[in-house]
Amino acid sequence: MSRKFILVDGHAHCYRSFYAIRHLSAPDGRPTNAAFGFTRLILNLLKKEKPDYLAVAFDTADLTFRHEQYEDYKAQRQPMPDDLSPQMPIIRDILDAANVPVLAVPGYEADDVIGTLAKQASSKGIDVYIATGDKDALQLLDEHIRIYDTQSGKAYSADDLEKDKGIRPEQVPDMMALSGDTSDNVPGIRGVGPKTALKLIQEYGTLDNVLDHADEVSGDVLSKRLAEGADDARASRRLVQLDVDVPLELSVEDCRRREPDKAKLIEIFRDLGFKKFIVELGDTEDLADPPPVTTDRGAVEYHIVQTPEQLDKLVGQLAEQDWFSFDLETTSRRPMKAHIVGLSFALSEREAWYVPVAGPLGSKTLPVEDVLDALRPLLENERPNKIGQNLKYDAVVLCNNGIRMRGITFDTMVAAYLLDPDRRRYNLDDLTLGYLGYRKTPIAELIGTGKNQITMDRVEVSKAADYACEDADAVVRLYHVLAPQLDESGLARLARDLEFPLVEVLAEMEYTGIPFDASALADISEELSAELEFIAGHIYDEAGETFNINSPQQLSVVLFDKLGLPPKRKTQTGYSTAAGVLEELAIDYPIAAMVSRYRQLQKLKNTYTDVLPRMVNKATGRIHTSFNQTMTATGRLSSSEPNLQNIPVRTEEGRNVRRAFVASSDDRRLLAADYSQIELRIMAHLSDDPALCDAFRSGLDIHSFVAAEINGVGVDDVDRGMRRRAKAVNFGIIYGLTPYGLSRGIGVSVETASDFIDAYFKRYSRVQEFIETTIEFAREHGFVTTMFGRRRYLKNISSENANERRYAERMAVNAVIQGTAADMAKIAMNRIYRRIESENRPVQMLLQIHDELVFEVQLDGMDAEREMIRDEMVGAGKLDVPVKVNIGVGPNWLDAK
DNA sequence: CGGAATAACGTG
DNA sequence: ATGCACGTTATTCCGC
Repeated sequence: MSRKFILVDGHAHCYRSFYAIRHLSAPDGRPTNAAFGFTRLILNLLKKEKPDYLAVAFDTADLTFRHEQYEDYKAQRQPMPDDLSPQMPIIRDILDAANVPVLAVPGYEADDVIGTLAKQASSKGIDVYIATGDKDALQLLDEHIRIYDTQSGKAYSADDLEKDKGIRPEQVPDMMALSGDTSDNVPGIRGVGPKTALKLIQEYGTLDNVLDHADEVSGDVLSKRLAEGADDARASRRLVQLDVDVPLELSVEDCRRREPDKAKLIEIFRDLGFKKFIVELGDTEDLADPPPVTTDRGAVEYHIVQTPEQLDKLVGQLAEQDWFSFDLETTSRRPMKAHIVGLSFALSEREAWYVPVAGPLGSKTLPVEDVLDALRPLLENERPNKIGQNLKYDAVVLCNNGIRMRGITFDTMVAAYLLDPDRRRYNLDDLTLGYLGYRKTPIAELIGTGKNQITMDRVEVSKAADYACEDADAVVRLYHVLAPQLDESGLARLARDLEFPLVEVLAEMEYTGIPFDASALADISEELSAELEFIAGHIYDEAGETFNINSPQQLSVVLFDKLGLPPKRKTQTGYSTAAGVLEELAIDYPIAAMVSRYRQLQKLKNTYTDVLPRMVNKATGRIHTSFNQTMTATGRLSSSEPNLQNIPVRTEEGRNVRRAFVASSDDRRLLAADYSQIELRIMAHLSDDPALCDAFRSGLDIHSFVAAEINGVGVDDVDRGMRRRAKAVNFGIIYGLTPYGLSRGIGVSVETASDFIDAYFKRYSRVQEFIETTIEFAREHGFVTTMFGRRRYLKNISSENANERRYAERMAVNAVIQGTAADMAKIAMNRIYRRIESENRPVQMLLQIHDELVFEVQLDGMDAEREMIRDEMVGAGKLDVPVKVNIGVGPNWLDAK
């Protein structure tokens, strides 16, 4: 049985953790992200790899023998970040408590120490795994020593090096001496990079041999450089050569694994707030105290309404109110399938009523028809106003029961979303806990969980009543807390005029659904199956085996390990097989193109042609998606079950799926209306950039226009490439692009991309000012707002961590533009909905896809509807540039575009 | 067996 | 490290 020794480069991993993990702090405020990441690394290594030996090596602050040789060695190194240095002693303490030996030898670097210990262990037949980010360590590889990648858990051996690069470990310093190492400021030979260096070493074997034969190498320029740089290279060789003879105070045996001092570790972890690790150590009782919440809801008065007299009395009382809170208990969380079990109401805190209409056999309940008829006027009239939690759900259920709810004036879910749209959960239990500090009865207590779960109609009426009343009560209490907060945050108007009215609109759209002709997809599905089988066969032939093409893991093994294709990018678990990678590989390897094609078809079939027909509601013959109003950080809607906001359109084959979305009869049509370049127009408006505004006012194609201006040519002289690049810049600005990102997007060098961005900002300087002003605002206030007052908080906008901070800056700019566009689309929906309603127009709004609205319209009188829709969309926001709306009409969604 | 994490990919 | 915002799919892994 072989023994395993893991050697960790401490500094490399501290830095990696520091930059990879967002800012974390201990209860006392000390930064802890690097300590957290490093601890996780060590715990993972112990748990997953179970090494027999473990040690961590650190650099020391002293200068090393390399600095004596070369004064510029690591000269460009920045001092350790302010938030990182105080974490280093913490990490030492943790390692100490974990009984992991730490090595640091003055005058030597961590890699020298690691090399020395690795070679000692290797000579004793111990398998050594070195966890480091440094390329230098490749020279240490031998039959027992491997480089360990902590991300993937993979070990890299001397054989792998031979296979990858065609060189042996001892040639690594020679190669690096030629190419230099920018990160350590090792000069190498000017003009010789990693590729050339590798080629030379492959051909001549050693550095000395390369330099001796400098005159023979192909290319006069290279020859000359080698001759002139020979001394530099020899000096560099000494810098990159690791010293494996470092005098150490610890022997290999001293690194043998010992049990950690759990008590000490727990104490440190508790100080740092690392609860997760305390749990991992198996001492769960040491967890932090439960949060200071109560299950005490105070003295409440909850009534059950079970007789016609009681119902009459309740209805009379409700009718006198300005508002009441309202909640349905049902049999399903899907409103189109739900049956009503009971209704609850509250007028004030602590008092509520429950009207059961279904329950276990023998329950005393009023007939649902009678109850709904009695309540109908209250629910269908604007007054009294209705407040509730996720009233869209209740409204859809009521639609299914022939009641169209009006007068929704406050929704606690939507209110909480507006106050902090970055949260993901806005369910009543969490809101009650968060805003009221009070823990409601969990629904599981009534209906259970998992396969023992029952529906609400099987819960004893008295229990259901208590639960339902508590819900209605909680809504009132939340309303009293949330409404003032909306006022204080300047969100009240957005809530009242835009979001709350939208609840009814979305409910109506979900209830209406969209007619779907499944037969239009049946043939496509069959064809896809056949072609998939055909392509899979070819892929298996090429691979020499069958495997699961859908598994990126298996695919990666076949492509990169077995067939030896050159990997381009890495993921956390292996080599990336993403579309971009396959596209690059497809030029030289047909199998990559086949996999791409396979993926494309598989996606089409699995996500659309096979699934959508199953989503058709049996009762209505239509697809009823959910439009979620509280899911996105920017204010957009999202769509799910199924998502109708990502139906294919960019490829010919995919587009055909849209043929299945149809009008319900021959005398009706689908009408698709979409805002043209709305985000760019909003950016022009908000920045008030004269050139960009003029561009839109000219009515010309915006991308061509921008291409002409930044290239200094006439619009007629813009070629396809120029337009394509301008388009990428236009979109990139909205996303907060970087030169690197743009260069990847349009396939030019980083320098060229940078030039494009400079040219853009030079021509449209107010756009740059707008971006800067937006970021400054965010830094000052901690949030940004859209034109209509919607907020997004950016907690990292002043982060010390540059990665986090820049990401927050991009989000800030994008949130203003994307959010304003979302506001406009929602305003348009409200306006159109009210006109359809008040003017009884023969139109139904069916879908919203961010900047596009889809309607079903009566063929007769189509032009009037078209005009109305256009007017209301254009009038949704007053911009200093024209707002353009494109409208198409057809028997199905494809033809309507 | 079910939930969580990942990688991939469809849309604006 | 590296252009914004989403939801769904299949796979894989972990814990029950």
